[in-house]
Amino acid sequence: MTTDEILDLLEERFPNAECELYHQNAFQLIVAVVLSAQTTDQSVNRVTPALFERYPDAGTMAMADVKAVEGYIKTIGLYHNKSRMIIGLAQSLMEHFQGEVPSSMKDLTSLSGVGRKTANVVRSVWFDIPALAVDTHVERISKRLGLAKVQDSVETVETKLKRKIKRERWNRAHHLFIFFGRYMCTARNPQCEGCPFVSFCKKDKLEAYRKTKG
DNA sequence: ATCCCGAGGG
DNA sequence: CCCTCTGGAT
Repeated sequence: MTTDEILDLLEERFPNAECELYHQNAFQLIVAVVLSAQTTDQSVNRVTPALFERYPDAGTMAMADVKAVEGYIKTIGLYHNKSRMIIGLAQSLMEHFQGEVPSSMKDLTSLSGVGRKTANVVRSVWFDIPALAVDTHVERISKRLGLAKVQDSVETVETKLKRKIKRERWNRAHHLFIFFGRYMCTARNPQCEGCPFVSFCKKDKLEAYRKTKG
């Protein structure tokens, strides 16, 4: 099956696949993505409305107290690091970018708490720049579908996906893989009945590899 | 017990 | 490469 055929099938099943993180501007999006590390979007969306009401932009967040921010995000895990990260993020936005979220990969990854994955999400979702953010879902789906090898690093997965998927489909592919991974091809109990990819799925191979600790 | 749209540091 | 940070859902 070609990658275009895979994407067409996913498009049929998940026509509404899109960013599910609550946000009303670029600053709120980048903060929400930073907060989403090792946490479900649902958990993030439970805390961000109150957080963004108190700190709606980089200017207010830059002056926030670490403990006060922790109080808003306590329930999403990694809260101490995340609190310091998003305040530092707001401070460097004020210091180097006039409070605006930049769009280049180099500028984005220079920000506190913003790695390659977060930068790719912001470029794709907010700036509509072709990007392929490889998170836990995209990595798992890519390996189960055989688009990457089980031992590949996330960087290698990104490189292979960009080579196999045409550029104009990168942004859709990202969200289609995430929705497929979140609602059907889940990590623990995937719904394999009715899945159009079972005939070539590498799920068992991936699990066997993970048990040998990769 | 394992996973969730990771990043930073060693 | 490795480890740590962390609570909630399943």
